[in-house]
Amino acid sequence: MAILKKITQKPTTQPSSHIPESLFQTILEYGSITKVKARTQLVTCGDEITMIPFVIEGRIRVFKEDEVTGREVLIYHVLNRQTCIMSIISALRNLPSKVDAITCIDTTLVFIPATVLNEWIYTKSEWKNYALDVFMNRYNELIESIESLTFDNVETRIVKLLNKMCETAGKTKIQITHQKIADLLGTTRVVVSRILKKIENEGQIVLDRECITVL
Amino acid sequence: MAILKKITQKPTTQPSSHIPESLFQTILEYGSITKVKARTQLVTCGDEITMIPFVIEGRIRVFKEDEVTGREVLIYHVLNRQTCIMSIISALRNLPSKVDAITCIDTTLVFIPATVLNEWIYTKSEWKNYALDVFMNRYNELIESIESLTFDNVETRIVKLLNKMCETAGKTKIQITHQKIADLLGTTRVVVSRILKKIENEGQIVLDRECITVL
DNA sequence: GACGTTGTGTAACCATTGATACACTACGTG
DNA sequence: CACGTAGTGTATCAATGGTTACACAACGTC
Repeated sequence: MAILKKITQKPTTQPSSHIPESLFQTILEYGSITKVKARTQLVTCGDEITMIPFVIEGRIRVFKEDEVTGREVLIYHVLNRQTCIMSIISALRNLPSKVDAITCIDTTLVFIPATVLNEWIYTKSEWKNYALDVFMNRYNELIESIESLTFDNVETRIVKLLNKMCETAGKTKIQITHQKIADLLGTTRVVVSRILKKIENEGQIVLDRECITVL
Repeated sequence: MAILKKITQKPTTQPSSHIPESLFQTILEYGSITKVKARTQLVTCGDEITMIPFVIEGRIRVFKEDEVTGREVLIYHVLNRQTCIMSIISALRNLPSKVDAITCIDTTLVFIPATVLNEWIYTKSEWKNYALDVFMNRYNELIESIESLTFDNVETRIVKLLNKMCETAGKTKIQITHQKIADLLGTTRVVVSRILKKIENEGQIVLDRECITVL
């Protein structure tokens, strides 16, 4: 796999944990399967959370939006067989959501009422272990985000993002717009375009409409 | 309580959870009390974690350091009757520490072997609940940090910090150096001095050696 | 093909932040 | 008091990043 030269260090976080098979079966038995179109807003900051989503197939982007500038920053993605930890926290604590959530692509998911999941987590040992597991993974992810936000400039963060996307996708050609990259990193489209062009001029990537190829 | 005018919004995070009395007693019975001087490095990035600290009285600063520039950024403080979530994660996962930890002041604490705590968490319901509770609080804290790092400029972050410190201390006179503020926020001393002076000129604070008074 | 929409390139400008350098003050210790 | 150290003030310069504005290309739709 091609890795942009600039970044030698490999990310240390393992991929966020999938739900164990037995628990997954419970979910399928209990909840009904829902199909949601791409770009559906599932949660808006301030919402009460009454249902916890489990993704069967698809992708949810959980992010923070700045009211003033409209800029966004990614908190995490919920991928196949994962759940959204912020929903669980909001539900268990009875707090309104602090984040927004939106489907990136067409997504199939199962909703479990928060009250039910709450009971599972506090009475069933394997659910509690699963919750702990998810928390630990997500916490580690956030620590890395904090580190990168504090010490890395935008160029470094873009390069890290591209490398990560290549790794996740298993290929070096990524389909994404500059605006989406800006939304993941908390910056603006112009800044992203400028930096991508610079990296292209250095011969490390090739740019095309909605497409970045890492060399 | 005086609040610097610039920031109208109140922080939304509740203080991180203290350990329940019954669990605290277990700790006191099990572990031996250790006294540690101020500015003792308890954990260095890369360390294996074999003992989990519980603070009886004092304060531990958990932070990330950038190897290149030497700049630091606060992850969280461990206060009275709290424990260090990163230690627990590292221990449960068998991963080396990603962070540094140092005592801010003379601190009394109890160390519990990670293996023991691990067993408690995975076999005893109230320990598991406590762990979940701690995770949720700390996770919410980190989300706020991410938001602030992404959208706030350094001045805003300094003001928020000052307000928070006033609130915690219950007074408007804070004893701290500019370098320490820089270390909490991930920036440098010169930047902090410059911005503090600006806020002083605006008549919102008064500066003195190792002392900031919020008006 | 005309049109609107989306995505990109780029210039110009400015505010913020970081780096370096140096002066000066307060403080503790011998 | 002489000295070293820690804390602060400040100037200067460079790099980075955010804003605005505008041009143009690719794409879909009528």
